[in-house]
Amino acid sequence: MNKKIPIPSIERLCAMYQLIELLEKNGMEKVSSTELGRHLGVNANSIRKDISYLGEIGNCRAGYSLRKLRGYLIDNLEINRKRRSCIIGLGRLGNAILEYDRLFQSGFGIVAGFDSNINKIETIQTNVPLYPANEISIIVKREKIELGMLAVPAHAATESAKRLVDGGIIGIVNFSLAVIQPHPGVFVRNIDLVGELRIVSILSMLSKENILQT
Amino acid sequence: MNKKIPIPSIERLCAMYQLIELLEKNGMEKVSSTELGRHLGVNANSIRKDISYLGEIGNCRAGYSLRKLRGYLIDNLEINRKRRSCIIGLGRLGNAILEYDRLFQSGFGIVAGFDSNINKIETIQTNVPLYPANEISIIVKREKIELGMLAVPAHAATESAKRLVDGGIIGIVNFSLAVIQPHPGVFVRNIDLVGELRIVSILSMLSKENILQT
DNA sequence: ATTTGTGAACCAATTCACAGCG
DNA sequence: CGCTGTGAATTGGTTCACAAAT
Repeated sequence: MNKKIPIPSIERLCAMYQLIELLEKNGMEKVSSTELGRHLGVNANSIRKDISYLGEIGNCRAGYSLRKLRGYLIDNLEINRKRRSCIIGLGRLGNAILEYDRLFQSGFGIVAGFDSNINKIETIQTNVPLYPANEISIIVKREKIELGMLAVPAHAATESAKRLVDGGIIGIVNFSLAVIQPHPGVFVRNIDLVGELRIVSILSMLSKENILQT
Repeated sequence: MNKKIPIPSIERLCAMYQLIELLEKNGMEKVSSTELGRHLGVNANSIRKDISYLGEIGNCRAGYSLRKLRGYLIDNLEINRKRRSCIIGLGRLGNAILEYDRLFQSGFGIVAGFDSNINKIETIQTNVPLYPANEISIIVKREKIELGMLAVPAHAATESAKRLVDGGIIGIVNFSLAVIQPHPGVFVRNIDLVGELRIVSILSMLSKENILQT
């Protein structure tokens, strides 16, 4: 790895990894930067630049070998590294995530679920062990859980995040409205459906008025 | 509105709107750029720049009036504009979204659900009318639906997106793995939980090796 | 005395354009 | 030739720093 990688490149490389798996499943062996770009909605220059952060791979005549490309992503980014995850909040969203099998297939299997409502812990049918929310720190530590998904109401998010951090988590995907205060060594990604709908809606409005950057 | 607004600014302004509602609910009336920045994990300069795209608002002594600030967001971005939405795919995630009441509170109420499995349409208990997937275009047009949420398996996503576009949708939030091909006037935002976990995981790894940009 | 609003300066990321290689 | 890899140029976004306002 020659240079520091910008975060947008990492995001694109993750999307590319997904795509590579799909193309390989379809029996393809080679792919050009142009093709990758078309699939990902990114221009070919960016694709090549992103890949170049991983070192030289391509065959100048025939494009990239999918197998090699995937190999580079694995070697450089440990992109398929398994990490144990947990879910905090077992409402509708939390339950949907709990049963989301792609997590296991991708190596991010959920090994614990938490909720402050003891009732839920006792009634939900699942193979994943469930615990009360006040045990988050202990269990995260004991079970060597590295990633947490937060699907709790906003008012509970800060406290839950704190417990995850105390337990030594390295990353949080936050579905709640609350903003998780930054903590060194803990990376947070926020997902907010309503926010996304607002953004799309505003982009549409602005594009019509032609006051949109880009 | 004086200038073109960068997309990252729009994203931050949406988060800010969320925060403003919360602060007002807590009885606050004024807020400074520093405070907003601290809550949102953004530096105060960015906050002021973002707000400045909406025109001059602040009182130099006392910061921003929350009421006025919200007003400007509404006037300039129509950030609280109501838009009818629909959900495609009524699996676990689709069902969780179907019952997500914040959508209604935020003005993005779901007015139709779709699934290719007729069984689901007949058995799911909900107030929202459900239709078979092949009626997407017709219903979107008839019900004047502007936003679509895609929660279908990857192999069905392209076809579903096409139907939404045919129906005249203006925005799609895509939870599936498939990449929705861009279409003029249709804005797409992708949400991929596994992708987010991968990103967090890679960021953590790279930060330790110090080969991360920023 | 603070806190905004904003041009200017800086930094990051994307795009260009072309050399190099099979 | 076609396609990659990459410095250079460009664009875009963030941060700085200070004038203006009260």
